[in-house]
Parts: sequence; C-alpha cells; structure tokens
Amino acid sequence: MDFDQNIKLAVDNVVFTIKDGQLHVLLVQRNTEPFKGQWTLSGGFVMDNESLKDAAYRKLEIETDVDNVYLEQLYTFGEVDRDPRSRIVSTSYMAVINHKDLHAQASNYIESLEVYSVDDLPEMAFDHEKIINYGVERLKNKLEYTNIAQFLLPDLFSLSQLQNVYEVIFEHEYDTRNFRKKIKNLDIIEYSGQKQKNVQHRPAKLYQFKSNDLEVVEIF
Amino acid sequence: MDFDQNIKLAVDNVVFTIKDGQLHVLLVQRNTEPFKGQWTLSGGFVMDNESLKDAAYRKLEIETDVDNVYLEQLYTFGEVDRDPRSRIVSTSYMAVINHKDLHAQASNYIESLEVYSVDDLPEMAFDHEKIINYGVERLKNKLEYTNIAQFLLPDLFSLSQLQNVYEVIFEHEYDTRNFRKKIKNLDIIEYSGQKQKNVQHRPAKLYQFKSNDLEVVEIF
DNA sequence: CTAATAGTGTCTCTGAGACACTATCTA
DNA sequence: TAGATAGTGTCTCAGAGACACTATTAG
Repeated sequence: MDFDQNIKLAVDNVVFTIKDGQLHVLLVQRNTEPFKGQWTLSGGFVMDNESLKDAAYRKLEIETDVDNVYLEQLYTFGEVDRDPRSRIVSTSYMAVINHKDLHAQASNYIESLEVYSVDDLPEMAFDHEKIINYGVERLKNKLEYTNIAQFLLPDLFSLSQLQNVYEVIFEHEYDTRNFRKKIKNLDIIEYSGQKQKNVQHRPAKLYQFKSNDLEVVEIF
Repeated sequence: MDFDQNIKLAVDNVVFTIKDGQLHVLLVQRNTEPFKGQWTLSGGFVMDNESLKDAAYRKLEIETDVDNVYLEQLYTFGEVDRDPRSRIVSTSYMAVINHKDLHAQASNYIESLEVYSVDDLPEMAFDHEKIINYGVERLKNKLEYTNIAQFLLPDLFSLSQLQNVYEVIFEHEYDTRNFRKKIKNLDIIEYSGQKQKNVQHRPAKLYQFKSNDLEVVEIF
C-alpha cells in the first residue's frame, strides 16, 4: 500500500436545466490562469472523508436546491494531460434540475455563474466541453427509457410542457396525438385534478409523475 | 493546487468471456490480508504517467491477448470505506473477450487466476461482487443495442453460436426462426462462404460480423 | 438408417406514425 | 369574436412472437 502516486481526484458537475425552451447547462467563469476568462463546469477536489457522490452534492448545494435534484455519475476522465497544472482525474456527475430550483447567482461565488444553452457554449476550459457533450448524450438516453423528464419540470405540468422537454432535447417535433397516446399508455403520469389558470387560451390539465424516483420505462 | 488529498486511484477489470455455455468472469485469489483467500477482480494502482484506460490495458495484457479485447469504462466506485486499508477510489472497466484469447493460467501471476461463472461466484473481497453485477448489467444492455456479441465469439461463427450468446447472458431461450429473422434484418453479419467441418450433423454456415468495431444497432 | 443440429415461412397482434378538426379560455 | 393553445380517433404499416417441418452430415 506504499505505492507512490501523485494524482489528484476531482468531481465536475454537468448541471442541466431547461430555460427559454432550450437545454441549458450551468457554467463557472474562471478568474485565474490557466484558461482565465474561459468557462468550466462547477467542480472541485474530493475530500478524504467524503464519497465521490457526496463531493458532487457538496458542490451542487452552493448553486441549487438539492432536494429536487437528480444526480448520477457520468464518467471518469483520466487522460494524463487533461489539466496542464498537474495530473487530475475527474469524475463527472450529471445533475438534472428544474430551473426554478437553480439559484444561479454569483452571490455565494467568487467567480461568475451562468447558464448557457448547450447549443451555444462559450469557450470552455480543459476538456469540459467534451464532458458536457457526454452528459447530453446520457440525458438523451435516459429520456428514452426513464421518467427523468420529471426533474426538468415543475411538480404539476401540462402535457404540452412534457412534450416540449422531449422536443427541446431531441431537437425534433412530435405529433401531439401520438405523443399523448404513448405517454398515457406508459402509465407513468396522472391527472392532478388541477388546470392552468389565467391563461389566454383553453387551460391545460395539469399532470404529475406517479413516482418521484427515477424509474425505467421504455418511452421512445 | 496545493490541496492536500490522501486518496489513491486504482483500476479494476471485469473480464467477461463465455465458457461451457455460461458467462464467466476472470478472478484473482488474494494471498495476503485483508480478505486473504478471497477473490477479487484483476486490478491495481494507476501510474502517474498513464491514463486510466492505459492502466486497465496494462493489467489486461497479463492475462489476455489484448488485440481481440473490447474494453470500456464501467463506473467509478468512490465510497470512503470500500477498502479497509486506506482510501482507494477505483475506476472499473469491462473487458469482453473470446475464451480462446484468454490465457488464464497463473504462470505470470503470483496469485492464482481462474474464471468463474457469474451465477456461481466465490467469496469476493471488497465491493468487487457489486462491480461484477454492475458489469453484467452493462453487458446485457450493450447486447441489446450493439454488436458487442462479436467479442465473445470467434471470427467465424454459426447462427446457433450467436443465438447461444444471447441465451446464456439473458438466461432466456429464443425461437430459432425469429432470432434469425431479426439478426438478418439488422444487416450486421454476413456469410463467410465457409461451413463447419467434421460435425456429426448438418454443418452450419459460418458467419462474420461486417464491422469489427462496436456499432450501435437496436437488436432486442 | 439413426442421431444430431441446421435451416426455413406464415399468421396474428401490437405499437409507431401520418393526419385535421373541435373545445375552451382571455381580452 | 379573435387569438391562442388544449385535446382527441382512425388507418396503415412494420416488427415481434407463436408455431412445425425438412435438410444435411457422420458413424
């Protein structure tokens, strides 16, 4: 056990949310070299007495209401030269959260914090753009076979809102009737009894997910 | 960058192969405490100048003909107490290999090396049984939507052999006609022009995969 | 000719996708 | 009543699964 190793271990969070009808990711702007002024994921070193997932949660607490967040490990990036300063291996996590639970202001943060559309990322430091792309693929996959969409939506939502989540992330429009037929057959959501109020059109029925945990269900 | 961290980073390989019509995994028997006599995955610490994947390959070279192996990262296990000696985070890799390319003898190895059926594992040290189970799930998933089965088969194989791979891993028997119909529709294998020889029954046509790389194709 | 495995086609049912109109609310 | 979005059913086609018999080889 006295193997001499000089590798540091970090976590990086890819925090997804939907804003303005587009998939966004939370980024931090660096204010020191290297890559000063460029953007990174929110992350940091793992402490000796916390698990990887706890480290990811600790970082996430600064920016979000972690009670309503879905967090899962993505991938561990272990190339030798991914950080020019020293050997740093980073385990990335994907967080999925409703926009209202994201307090993305710089208040607790020395560096500035902002959400960017994944289709329009700023200049990214390190290999973080690669990490984001990996996360986008994972999110797309999970949308196809789980109820993960719930974490991008408020507790009560209309079928149009749900459909919009899929359309935004897959960048593809679906037929309303077919979409509703499929979702209803899956038996994963239920009518809450409530409807939209004060909308300038026919108010939509509001639904809720039957399970608040991630469940595996073939969707697309 | 002078954060003080006392975590070591290791890799562990879950090496899958099919032997005697069952899915097997390669294990190493520990000859020191803790867990002396119990079995573990083949693994070890990552060196400062090699990537995680290179570390996994380096371990794999001892036991296999790495030219014919498929290797992919599984998951990083980062619980604080997973190793009683010290804080060790382990990134696991899944290797998929044909049984003939596995030279699983103890010759290069101080410890003894053996393949065990995943349905009949010996007493496992650390959290390695959990890692194996995670690997089995990943392998099942990949069988459903990729051509990963090729790495469990010789270059030329019969349709029965291919079907057997699926039956063994999913522990489910498939209808021969339906299975062949589906595989042929997928257009991922082709007839090699050769047939079995010296078999005491009608010789099967031998097929080969069109692509030697992992390709994404919906199968089941 | 026996034993063993290879190889093949049809029918039914289910789910995916294409497609157009009516309903309900606010201002 | 105009503007906006919600909400709904039918047809066609493709793929999944159930199912039974003939073909080819060695010994």
